[in-house]
Amino acid sequence: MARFKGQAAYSVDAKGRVAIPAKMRSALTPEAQGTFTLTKGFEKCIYAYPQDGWKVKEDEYSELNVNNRKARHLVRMILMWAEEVSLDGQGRISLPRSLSDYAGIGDRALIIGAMDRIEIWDPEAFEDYLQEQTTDQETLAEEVMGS
Amino acid sequence: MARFKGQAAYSVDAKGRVAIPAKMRSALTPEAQGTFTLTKGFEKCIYAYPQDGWKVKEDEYSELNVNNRKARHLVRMILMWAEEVSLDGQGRISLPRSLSDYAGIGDRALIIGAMDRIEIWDPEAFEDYLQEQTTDQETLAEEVMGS
DNA sequence: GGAAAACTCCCCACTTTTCCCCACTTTCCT
DNA sequence: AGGAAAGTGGGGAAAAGTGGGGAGTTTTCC
Repeated sequence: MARFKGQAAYSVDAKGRVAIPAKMRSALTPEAQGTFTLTKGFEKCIYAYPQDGWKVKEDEYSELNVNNRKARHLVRMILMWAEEVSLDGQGRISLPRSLSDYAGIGDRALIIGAMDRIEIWDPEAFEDYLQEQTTDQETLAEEVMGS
Repeated sequence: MARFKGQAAYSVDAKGRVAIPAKMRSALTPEAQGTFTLTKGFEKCIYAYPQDGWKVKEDEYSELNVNNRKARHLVRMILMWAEEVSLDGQGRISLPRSLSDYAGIGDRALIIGAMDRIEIWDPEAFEDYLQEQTTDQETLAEEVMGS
């Protein structure tokens, strides 16, 4: 499965298209077939899962019981924002309006590699996000990983 | 089996027809033969199962114990609203009056992909539904899917 | 029983959106 | 410095969405 890292800012053209950095494109496995599933991020950004990685998530959701009210709601909330997009001949994807609105993306986008997914941020929204984070990296690492 | 995702609003014409999004149409397996079974949703919406998926549901219901009063009632309630519809040449289905009345659908419909089924909502009814949901997505995910 | 109304299922026609392709500019690498 | 790869922009064909006409069937109601 692909692992993404790095970050770069790209322009979003009038048609809502953004280039995916060449480095990340080459990290894609053939199984992903140049296709991503975009969803709302937990933060104010768009998550882009390569097709093969998304498949795994989807399998988890498909096993939830439809007869459970909360499970139905969860599946609805997640899947309704999910949208499949493919790379065009120039290595770009086009961002659905609903998602770019949610993430507040205008004519620039910050693309961040985050392990099994790529995150697409509005540059200012990402700045704001950073400001909100008070804990320094060292402390964070200890809290999360130091047992 | 087809897996549906995404969401889009479509108009319902004077004849009660709605387009099924092209993305969802292409997710249909050949076995579904462009046919859906519509039923009352558990929420105030219409559920549309592709023919092959509906078959599975039907099998589940048929295995319920006929000697159980509640089971008999459940099956009755579900089947009495079930209606089979097919895509026309333009990729639309027509909504039976009884079901669109139940869902409160007027001249616009919100189509949501929810795994093995498609949901058809009145846009305002869906807004209301969202208002009623209090739990945020992260909490919900934890409750439903475990740690 | 028969006419009128309603509904279904074909069409066809028009508008809008999407996506595919080509071309130009910029950056990177040797 | 020069060539290749990466990034950016736009035009045009094809597909998707929308609306309506009209034949054939069913339902309704007098």
